[in-house]
Amino acid sequence: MPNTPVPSKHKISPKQIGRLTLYRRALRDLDRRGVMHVHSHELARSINASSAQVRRDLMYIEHTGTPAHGYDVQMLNNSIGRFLDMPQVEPVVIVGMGNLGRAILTLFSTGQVGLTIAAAFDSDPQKTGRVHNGCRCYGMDQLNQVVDDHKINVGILAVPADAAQDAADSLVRAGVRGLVNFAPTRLRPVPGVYIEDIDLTSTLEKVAFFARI
Amino acid sequence: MPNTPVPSKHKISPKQIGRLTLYRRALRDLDRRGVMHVHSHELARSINASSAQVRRDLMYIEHTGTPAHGYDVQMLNNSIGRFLDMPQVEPVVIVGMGNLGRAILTLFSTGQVGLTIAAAFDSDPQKTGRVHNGCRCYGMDQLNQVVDDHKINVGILAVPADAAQDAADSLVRAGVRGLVNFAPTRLRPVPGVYIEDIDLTSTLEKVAFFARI
DNA sequence: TAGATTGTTAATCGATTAACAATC
DNA sequence: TAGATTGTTAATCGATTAACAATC
Repeated sequence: MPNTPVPSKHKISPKQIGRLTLYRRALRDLDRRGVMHVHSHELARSINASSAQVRRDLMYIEHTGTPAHGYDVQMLNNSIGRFLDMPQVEPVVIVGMGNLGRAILTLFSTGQVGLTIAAAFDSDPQKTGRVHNGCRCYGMDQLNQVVDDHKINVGILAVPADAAQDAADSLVRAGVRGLVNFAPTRLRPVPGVYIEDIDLTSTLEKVAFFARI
Repeated sequence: MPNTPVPSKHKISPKQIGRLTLYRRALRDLDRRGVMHVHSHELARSINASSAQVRRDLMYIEHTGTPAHGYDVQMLNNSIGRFLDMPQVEPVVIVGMGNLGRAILTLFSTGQVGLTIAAAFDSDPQKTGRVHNGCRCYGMDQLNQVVDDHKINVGILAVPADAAQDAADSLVRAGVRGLVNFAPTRLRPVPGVYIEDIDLTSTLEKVAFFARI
């Protein structure tokens, strides 16, 4: 195909990474159904994107298809995996064993997520020591130890809003470099730590607004 | 202040609405602490935005401050409320009473969310008929009736991925105009229906990626 | 006043889409 | 070949930030 002037290593955006995870999900589904090849516009439709965007995203991870058959489903799945994943399954920790924390644990135990929860933490002594869904719940004083032992990069915060910043600070101090925050509060940004907020309250209010106009 | 040439009614973006919900949260906190006035840069810092953006957002909802005191906390809170909220508390429904659905119900029952869950639905007859956190669980066959009776605009999907599209279709057919989808699948877009995906799997994979680079 | 802040536009930045030669 | 698809850039679109007169 046409000329390739400069490799152009732009910084990749969270949106683009998000799309890659969605492509992969669609690819797994196609693979399960025995489909061998897929075109950019089919992948695009499955995640509500444009075909040009799919081609651009795949170009970025340097996966190529052919004008004849489009993309090989299994090969593309592997390409995305090589780009996104750690060589091994990545262990994460969760802080907060309330209703939400336990619900998230259940999602993991059903195997829908490509990561595994190595340990849970809670400040409530009533909750520590027990095992939920095969996951032991520790006290916050054991955080450093566990994060170190399991080489944890990612922490999930499922604590109340007023406890979120402290919990986040503890995780970052222990060495965690990425956070998923379910508490309805914005965490102080820390250089080198990637934070993603899942804010149910805000999202619902947003949806309610657009449902009305 | 300077001239005002055209009112310029751009279409408002989801991001902007999202920020308004966050400003409001910060304002409530300031009000609780007895703070009367706030400057754009303080509001900005509390939600990790820029002060110019705050001023722009507030300009958009036609709330004005003064160079002397910035913005009046209570008045701004009211302005945002007038812009975002229905006159009454808005009732929503939730479909899926698994672990996640029940966890979400609990969040509402603790009063953190400015909306109220009018009813829950599940296709499993084991779950219907019961009351969880003060919320009755109906069978899917009662969806139309309940949505009609309570004039429901918004539905929350907390069902497995393979049931999400059907549940969404049912909600839309019943008259719902906004959806919050927790299932790890992208729903087919429907004109006039606003859909927001809360995709834990995708988010976690994204965070894991950025935690590593 | 001097210094800080607001309302508002222009400039900038980044992401998406349109377009098209190369390819099968 | 003719028609469809890919890889790739240019054009477009939209959102954010910089800048500054007006104001207190």
